[in-house]
Amino acid sequence: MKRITIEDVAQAADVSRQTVSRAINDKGEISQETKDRVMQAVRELGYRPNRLAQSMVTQRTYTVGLTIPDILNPFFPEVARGVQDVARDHDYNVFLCNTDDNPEVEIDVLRSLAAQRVDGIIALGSCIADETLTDFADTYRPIVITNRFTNHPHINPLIVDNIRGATLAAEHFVQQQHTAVGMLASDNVSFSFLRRVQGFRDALALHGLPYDDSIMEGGKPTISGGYGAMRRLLTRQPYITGIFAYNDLMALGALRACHDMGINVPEDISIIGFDDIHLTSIVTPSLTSIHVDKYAIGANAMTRLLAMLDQPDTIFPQQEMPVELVLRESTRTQF
Amino acid sequence: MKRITIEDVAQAADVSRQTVSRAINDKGEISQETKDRVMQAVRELGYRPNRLAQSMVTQRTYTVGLTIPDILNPFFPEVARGVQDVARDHDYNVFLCNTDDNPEVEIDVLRSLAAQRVDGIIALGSCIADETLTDFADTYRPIVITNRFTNHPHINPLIVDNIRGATLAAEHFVQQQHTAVGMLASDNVSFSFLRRVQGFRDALALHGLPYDDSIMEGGKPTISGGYGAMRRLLTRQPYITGIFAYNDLMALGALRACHDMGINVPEDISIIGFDDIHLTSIVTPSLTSIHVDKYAIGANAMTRLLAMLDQPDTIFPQQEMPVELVLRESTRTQF
DNA sequence: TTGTACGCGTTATCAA
DNA sequence: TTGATAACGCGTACAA
Repeated sequence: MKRITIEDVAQAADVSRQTVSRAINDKGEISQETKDRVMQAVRELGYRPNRLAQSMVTQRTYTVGLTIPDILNPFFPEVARGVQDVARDHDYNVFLCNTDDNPEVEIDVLRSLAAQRVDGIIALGSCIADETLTDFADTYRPIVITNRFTNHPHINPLIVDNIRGATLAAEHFVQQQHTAVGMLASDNVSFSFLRRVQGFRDALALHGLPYDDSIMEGGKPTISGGYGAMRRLLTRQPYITGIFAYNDLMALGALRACHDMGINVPEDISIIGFDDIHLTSIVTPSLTSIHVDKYAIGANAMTRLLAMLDQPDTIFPQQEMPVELVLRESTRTQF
Repeated sequence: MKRITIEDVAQAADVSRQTVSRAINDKGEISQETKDRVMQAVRELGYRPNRLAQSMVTQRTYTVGLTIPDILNPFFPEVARGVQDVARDHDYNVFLCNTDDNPEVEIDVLRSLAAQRVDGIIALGSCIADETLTDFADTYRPIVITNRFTNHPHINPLIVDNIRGATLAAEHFVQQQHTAVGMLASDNVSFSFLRRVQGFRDALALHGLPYDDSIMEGGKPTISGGYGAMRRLLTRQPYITGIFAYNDLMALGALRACHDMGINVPEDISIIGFDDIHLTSIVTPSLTSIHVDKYAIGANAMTRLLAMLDQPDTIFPQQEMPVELVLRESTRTQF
């Protein structure tokens, strides 16, 4: 049960600790013969270096922190998987933490990760105040953050083109000659949210459609939140024929609300979601959505983080992720 | 950018490092006055102890490893969330790793976690050989493992009542007077799988229904795997009126296969899944399933792991998780 | 009540 | 090519 240390290997191979270290990390000169002998002992004892001790001296832990609002939101596992795969390829381990969209929890988690001396942090959907963030970044090394602008030298933003996504949705409605459309808005006023609203409204305005507050209805960015918001909106605005939801979960709630209210989708109402999570193609009718490559978000974020670690003095440009409208059964297409 | 250490605090408060340590961990005698002065300095400098250094001496890292087959399978986020919440309550951080049901990846990941000196490991759906597992456990401390029996002193099993779940499914079919039913089997021969098959077949046999290999059809335990398996099974056995799927994902695939083949669910065929993931109540028709409290699995596993850490010499009994049949729209109920 | 000295397991530096 | 020694940052006996 006692852990075997480099010292044990050294004794077994009858060399010094230092020589063992050289053999394992194959750096520095060392004779092939002694190296073989050492590696032999390593195998026999099943020795693996203690990462903690390594980290103490190298100041590298080979760990990163990934903060997400909630692992139960199916959007985030897809991103996380991208992070994890790239991490594993580079022998990194990932701490996964939920923030529940709560700024206090988030900063708490971030500080905990810092105390753990993770080499870097990927913060998805961060909701802490700008100042809190930059203060934290001042004392910490590389951070990749999504959908937030900053020019802090330690922070690299990765931006999904939310405005374009929302514009695509609006333009689809225009093209399909809808004249009254609405949006299901999130109660959590995130940066993504603001830009999705902005893009949608601007595009509607451009094409002469109503875009005031009366076409918006808020709710939690979940299925049940979307369900409630949809019912309220349709009560207020019964003539609406197109719905753009803040995200797919709300769109799914809207779908179910229509089902329960005897409204046919897409015959009576067309629905467009956002994110294109895996679920969209499973439900009936399948959901038209703004596609985002979630795996790539994660993979790119982690790749960039590693680059920042390798080149601490380089300032990297922010990354942009494209979006795409994917038409499915929840939108009618006649024109 | 330089990290502040306990030494910096000591200088700022004009005491020894030792006194700072005492102040933070508030143990040992220390005058209130100096303690206040130290804590003041701690706050001003924003000092947080280096977990790595702490761990070196205390031999506790306040980290655990959680291995799962795939975070993209919606079953696992629900469990993970339970683990993470309990972990956070105890100031623990969680490494989340995918194994892809690959024994080589899994043992690799386990060893990596061990090198990282995690205090314990929770292995969900482990697929490594018994001997590999016990060999690993010999050199490692507490492990909580699901759906696998062992009496290794370091390993505590947490068992979902798979046999009972499968029995409930079979008995439902019997009670609803189905006379020909089938099962969608997983290609991954996991321990859970074996018991679900066994429970289902035994119950069918008991009630005089056919239960030979011809009623089984294999596929990957995913939506598309279930889709393909369902089509093959129905081609072979067109008179089947009840389907028990290895898990909800396969059941969802079966649902879609029926949809595409013009078969009505539940009028023509009843479908029962397993796990009762969140998705089951979202799809149309909603899916009857064997409910398992996934969050509780995670929370219990983590709670048990902490108990094992606190009482290293105690041998804990294995935990059992009950199951329950939840009827929804995918099964007809006439009797 | 406070400070000194040692050790945790490893890598880096320098001398042999 | 190898080995002794000093860090890394902290907790803990023990001494003052």
